[in-house]
Amino acid sequence: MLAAIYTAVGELVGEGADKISFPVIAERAGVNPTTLYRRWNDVGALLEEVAVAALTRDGESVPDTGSLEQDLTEWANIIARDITRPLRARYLRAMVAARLEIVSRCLVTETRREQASEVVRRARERGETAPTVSQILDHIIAPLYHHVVFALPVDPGYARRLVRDVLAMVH
Amino acid sequence: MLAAIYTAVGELVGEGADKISFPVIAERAGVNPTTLYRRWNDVGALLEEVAVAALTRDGESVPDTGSLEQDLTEWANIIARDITRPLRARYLRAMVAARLEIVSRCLVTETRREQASEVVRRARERGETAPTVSQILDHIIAPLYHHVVFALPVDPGYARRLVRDVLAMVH
DNA sequence: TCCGAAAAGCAAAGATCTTTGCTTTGGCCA
DNA sequence: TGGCCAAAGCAAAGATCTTTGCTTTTCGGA
Repeated sequence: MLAAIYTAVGELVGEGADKISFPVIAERAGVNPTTLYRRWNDVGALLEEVAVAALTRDGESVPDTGSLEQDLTEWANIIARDITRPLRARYLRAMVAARLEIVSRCLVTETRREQASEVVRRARERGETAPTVSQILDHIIAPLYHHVVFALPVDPGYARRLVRDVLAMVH
Repeated sequence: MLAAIYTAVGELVGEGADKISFPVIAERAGVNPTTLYRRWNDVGALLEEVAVAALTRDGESVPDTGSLEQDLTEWANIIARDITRPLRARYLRAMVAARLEIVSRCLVTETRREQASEVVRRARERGETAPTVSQILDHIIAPLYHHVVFALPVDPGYARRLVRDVLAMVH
């Protein structure tokens, strides 16, 4: 039931469908439109719910190469490859489009924060000087997401450049 | 005619209207819905057009205080204050929501790039070591826009912190 | 097993959107 | 002035969405 709905939304977003409405989703999911109208206030709410579910699936493991620079670079590249995929990019845009007011929690950011903490923690244990978690979020994660959301091109060297900039801050 | 339409869209976006459709815009603007259907493919296209017009109105002058750090800080604060206004934030989100594929040009970014160039140019003329324009875009502008688009809180010290981080890169 | 509440389906009515052909208006230039 | 053309208006038909009351199903707990 719920799974069918999520799948339907995922397919529609993936196809870049121009009109994603409750009736359309319901038909694809094989459920009654009324069900959707009753459970979600509007399509945006459902969209965000599915987007968050898709974007926070933590199948990603944080690299552990023994070097902070390499960990960050690989991690940033994994993220870049992930969120530049058309489906993910559309999810991100659909998600922010549904934002109406300042949010107190952002699951995506929280996930990244935990991952960054892990990288930093390991680096410090090795005795490396590392940037703060906030610096990583502001200067690696934020620019990456910014580029994706604004549909600006993200070339392969971009993530590496961001990492080098951040490391330059603490040297 | 066009002005009335733009104004209507601006008002609706400003009010956070939940449903912004051609008929609704037309009524507010005092024009016939058919006119809108004929001129724009969909509401998103019109929305983006108005958003870009609103977001690139260059009424902003770039600070010239004689110090790079101060120029950057004031400039970043001006931007932060500007784009965190609810209307502007909604415009930004509406704009990115309308993005369907990688764009070759982004007026907002181009405007910021020019402003950053101006600040950097003046700093270098004074003999100060300055970050690159790209560094400023990636590490000051991008995080600010990222926060606004994702509806994350932007506190007053945030812009200042970003500036300090960027300056730390080149010292 | 039976009951009851919550969730899902159904159907119909009403609202809203979207398209279309045709008419009207408003400049622009010969 | 008159005619032309693009743009805007109008109205009607059809599609799509949204709401609502009611029925049916589902799924525990008694």
